[in-house]
Amino acid sequence: MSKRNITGVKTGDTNAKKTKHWSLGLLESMKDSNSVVKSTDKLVVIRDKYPKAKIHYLVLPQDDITNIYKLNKAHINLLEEFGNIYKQLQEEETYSLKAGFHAVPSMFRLHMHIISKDMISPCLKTKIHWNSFTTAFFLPYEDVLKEIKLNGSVKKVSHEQHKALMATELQCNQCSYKPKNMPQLKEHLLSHS
DNA sequence: GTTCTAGAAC
DNA sequence: GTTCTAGAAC
Repeated sequence: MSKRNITGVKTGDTNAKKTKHWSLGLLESMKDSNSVVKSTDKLVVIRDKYPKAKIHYLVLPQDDITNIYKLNKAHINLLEEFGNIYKQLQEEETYSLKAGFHAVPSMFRLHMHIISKDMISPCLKTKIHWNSFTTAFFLPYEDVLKEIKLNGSVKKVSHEQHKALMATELQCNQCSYKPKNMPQLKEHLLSHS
């Protein structure tokens, strides 16, 4: 029996092959000049490899911060720089953007999504994709900053809450339309553009 | 996070 | 019969 640890190194395997685990993919993208949009001494902006809207960037710190649950009051300056980049990108862009974090991120290194509200993309495929940007699973940048300033940390979402949010029935983010399935939602989104 | 695909839903 | 979703991935 062979298991795979988080570093992507197969263990219990006689000729263990070194392969990068998918959850570390953002660290690779940060070093890839084709992905990087801009960078400063504190942060890097990359294009999301599988964009879920016409515009979809990720903002990551240069420092090795695992996720939002590692944030504290010492990171307020960093978060404010995240906000400045968000403002800057919005000024450069005609599409309306929103910025925020996933309550339960799948990949390592803290990352803030900056995504346009159209949600039109071939990479948007599942209910989970939809609900991670359109329910309370998406923690708006402003809310996270406020929470850090007030409490010094982000409150964790319970497993039950997480499950409930992902199971939320499909609901258009721009009107009251409730599609029966993903293809119907994707078709409907085109009518808003 | 994605890909693949079995079986549910239609 | 086709479309769509959801769970495994060694």
